[in-house]
Amino acid sequence: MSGMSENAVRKVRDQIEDALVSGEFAPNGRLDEVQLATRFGVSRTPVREALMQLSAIGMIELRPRRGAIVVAHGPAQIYEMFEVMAELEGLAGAHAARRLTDEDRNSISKAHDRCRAAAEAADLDGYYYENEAFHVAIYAATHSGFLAEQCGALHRRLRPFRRLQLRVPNRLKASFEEHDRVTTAIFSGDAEAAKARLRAHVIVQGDRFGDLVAAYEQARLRQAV
Amino acid sequence: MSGMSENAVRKVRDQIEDALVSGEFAPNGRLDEVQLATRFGVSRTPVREALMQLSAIGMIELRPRRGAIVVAHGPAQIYEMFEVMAELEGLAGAHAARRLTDEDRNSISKAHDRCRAAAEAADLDGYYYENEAFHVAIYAATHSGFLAEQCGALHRRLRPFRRLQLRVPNRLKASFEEHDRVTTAIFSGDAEAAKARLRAHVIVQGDRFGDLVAAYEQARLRQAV
DNA sequence: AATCCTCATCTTGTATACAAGAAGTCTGAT
DNA sequence: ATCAGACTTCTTGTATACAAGATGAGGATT
Repeated sequence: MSGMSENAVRKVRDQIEDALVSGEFAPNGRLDEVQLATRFGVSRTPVREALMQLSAIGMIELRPRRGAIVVAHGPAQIYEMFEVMAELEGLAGAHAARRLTDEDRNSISKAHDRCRAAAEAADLDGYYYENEAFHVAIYAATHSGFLAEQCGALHRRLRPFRRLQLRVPNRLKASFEEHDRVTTAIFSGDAEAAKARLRAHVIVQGDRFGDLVAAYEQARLRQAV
Repeated sequence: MSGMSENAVRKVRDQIEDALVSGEFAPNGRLDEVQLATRFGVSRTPVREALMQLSAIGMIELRPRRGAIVVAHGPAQIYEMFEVMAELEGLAGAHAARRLTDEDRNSISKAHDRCRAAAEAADLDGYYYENEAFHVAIYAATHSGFLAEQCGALHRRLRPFRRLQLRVPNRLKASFEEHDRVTTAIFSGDAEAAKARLRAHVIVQGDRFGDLVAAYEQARLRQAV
């Protein structure tokens, strides 16, 4: 059965990614090609392609002749990732504030409203999703295709950890309030303020860092069973 | 002939990359898999893997069922890329200034000296190479594996354009003088200065932008023949 | 004559076969 | 009994075979 529907490799990649995010594939664990192939009902070829894509994203490590292993991110690595993300998001915010069009304002505003609804309903999964849309709307407002692309890639890479962050008590409400300040800054055209607000929103500092590490460890322990 | 030496795909990838950088494969041109396979004396499999890696880096576009085409970067796209690079390099410089160890200082200093030698000898290719080493030394000095990785990836992606930049008259000497200011700032532990110097060094603004666009167009025209 | 449909060919996407390196195991020697 | 070396097996890396979508040409119809 060849050329089944359109892209088997994408499907395999997404499924592996989900398994990684959900923690089914534990850090430092080996990923066997034939095992994955039989599991997803495809041959080794698309599996290998998917693994290479995941390796390019940095979710797994591909050692030559040694196979693929799930990379283990310690607290320091997680902090580093959010630090870089904060820098890029800050740049995106500054650009968005300067280059905002009516459409941009509209889409950001809509996404912000949906975040508000999810936050008030204490809908964790809903907020997780709408939060992504909010940030993507800001990326689009930069009118820099490359910056938007880079931000999107990093955003995606940090997805599993962001999901953890939201589990911290009261983080959801605090996140929305930060969104509000970000939106205000961007809409007022204040590039410097937008940059600062977004950096502060994204970076994981002080208490938030400890909270995230704790949530991460807890998730790992839960998985270890 | 299978499993020849160690990694055929890497060799193929580098060769395709070289052909892209040198302009042999013109923008918007199609890359035929079997053609590349016969040219490099391998099968289609490693060629496909190499193409996917290049697609992940952004050097080519892989349209489903339509093959690979060389992406065409306009002046605006090039500017956007250097803008993002400048932001990340600035962050790297700030970290390097704060976290510099004796080894870091040594490796940066050594790389800087080699840049000086190449600049004084007006050795374009030599400077091109040593310049990379200089920047990589700074990435290492950040002691942030993720930031270093991101900077390295972007640096690599911008390689072809940086090569063009150096062709601009006097750019080599100016570049070295900027390196000198960057080095001073980092060695003095002044994070803010290091960030500013590196941003200024990397970003392509004003005259330099025009120069780069001109060099780029010239290279494209030369290739069109 | 122009346009649309069909068919042939070309190219990509997937599967399978094959070869070589790596890791673990078993045996023999000290 | 322990350690070292060779062998076996397992897994990755590469090649080739096969299938399906896409493109282009040619013919038929309006």
